[in-house]
Amino acid sequence: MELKEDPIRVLLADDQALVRGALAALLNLEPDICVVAQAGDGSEVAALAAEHRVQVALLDIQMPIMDGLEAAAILRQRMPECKVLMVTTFDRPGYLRAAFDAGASGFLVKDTPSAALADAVRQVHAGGRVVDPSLAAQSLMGGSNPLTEREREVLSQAQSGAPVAQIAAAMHLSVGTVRNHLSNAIGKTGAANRIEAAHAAHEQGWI
Amino acid sequence: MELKEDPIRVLLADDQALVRGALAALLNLEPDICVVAQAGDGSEVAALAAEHRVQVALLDIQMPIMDGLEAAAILRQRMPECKVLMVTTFDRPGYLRAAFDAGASGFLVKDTPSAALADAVRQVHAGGRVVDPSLAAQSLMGGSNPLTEREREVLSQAQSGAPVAQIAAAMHLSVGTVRNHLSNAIGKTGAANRIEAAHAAHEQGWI
DNA sequence: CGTTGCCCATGACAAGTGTCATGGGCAATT
DNA sequence: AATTGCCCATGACACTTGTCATGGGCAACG
Repeated sequence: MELKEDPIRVLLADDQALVRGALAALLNLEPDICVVAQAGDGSEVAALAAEHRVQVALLDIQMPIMDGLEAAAILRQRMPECKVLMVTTFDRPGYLRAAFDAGASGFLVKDTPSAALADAVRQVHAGGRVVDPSLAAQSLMGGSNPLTEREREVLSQAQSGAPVAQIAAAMHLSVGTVRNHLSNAIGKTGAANRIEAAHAAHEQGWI
Repeated sequence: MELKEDPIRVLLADDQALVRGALAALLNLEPDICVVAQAGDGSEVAALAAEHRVQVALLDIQMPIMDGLEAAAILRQRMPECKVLMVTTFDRPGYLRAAFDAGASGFLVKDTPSAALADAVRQVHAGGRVVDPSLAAQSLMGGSNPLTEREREVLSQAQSGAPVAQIAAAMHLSVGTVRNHLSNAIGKTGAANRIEAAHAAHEQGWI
């Protein structure tokens, strides 16, 4: 079925060492796939990928210092021949668009069956695209991010409970302006509060 | 090194199918460990454990319908000889106490090296206790949950952005009482807002 | 060039929020 | 029997928050 070729050279990036190691074990069971490098943060992937001549990079989105989206963008810029397969815990519609904007070839959520992972790697390596079907539909429905940049900034500050005065100081704005941005964001998300709005934006992957 | 015994019979419970499968692959690499059952939710574990005569149950805390803590309590009640090893993404100090209160014999966070997992299973099976050392120290320092039950209820409602009036209606209380509980919780957590308080409580595993 | 959209800002008003003092009911502890 | 701690409640006060009307500056698009 397969030509007798060298195994696909894969890099794994996930901040949780346990699942990173487990995914490596899972993929190494496949004879045509070989995990040649692992990273615990996005800032390491570009260098590791170059060093080990990686063909497919499997990146988690949530990582502490540099997230998977940023890492993907840098990686694609330096090694356009290296494919990226994004893996994430949360099925936020906004993430899908962001992933492909960053140059990813595939997108999986972590509750897809484990048997599908190896196939996804093969498809991506062969030049194909892999998208979680349920998420794809959801993403097309939802439309794209309606929030302006300022509204996003203000919301993400409000998320952690900062009062308006503090946000205004941090952004070098007047308190009135901050409240206007917040009010706009609340309206666009259909929420009643800043905090409901922040949650809604977070769930959509807008923030 | 090991006596020639039957392999340890392990059950895996995690809501994310991908990491569940990956952990299974990792553990099945060990000759003396055998994953005999998997569950995607806590409500399934007790029945599965009984059916497959499981010796060690590896439970994630975060699961949709019934969480790992509840599942552990039920499991320990019905099969006292079955050990529980808790695995979680977040290192909230409060979780550790809750896990042992539920009858767990071990507690691991998901960013421990994957090589340590098999050893933890063996130790727990042998009747020992396994605790993430960094978390243990953190837990002893933090002390235990200072929030009363009502304060926790009120906080968890406030977390999602509900206004006081709505919380009061949901709990059949007067708005003044809700604000008192909130004010107390804010004081105890050293926060400035209800939302900061909710975050703090959440990070401590108090909520 | 005019329009449109986003940014920034101000001021004012209604509603929601955090704090405090005060007090009654109840269960567990001393 | 008295104390302590949690629950519940009320009312009042200062402060924060959400909304609205209004207006200027600026860049992009027709």
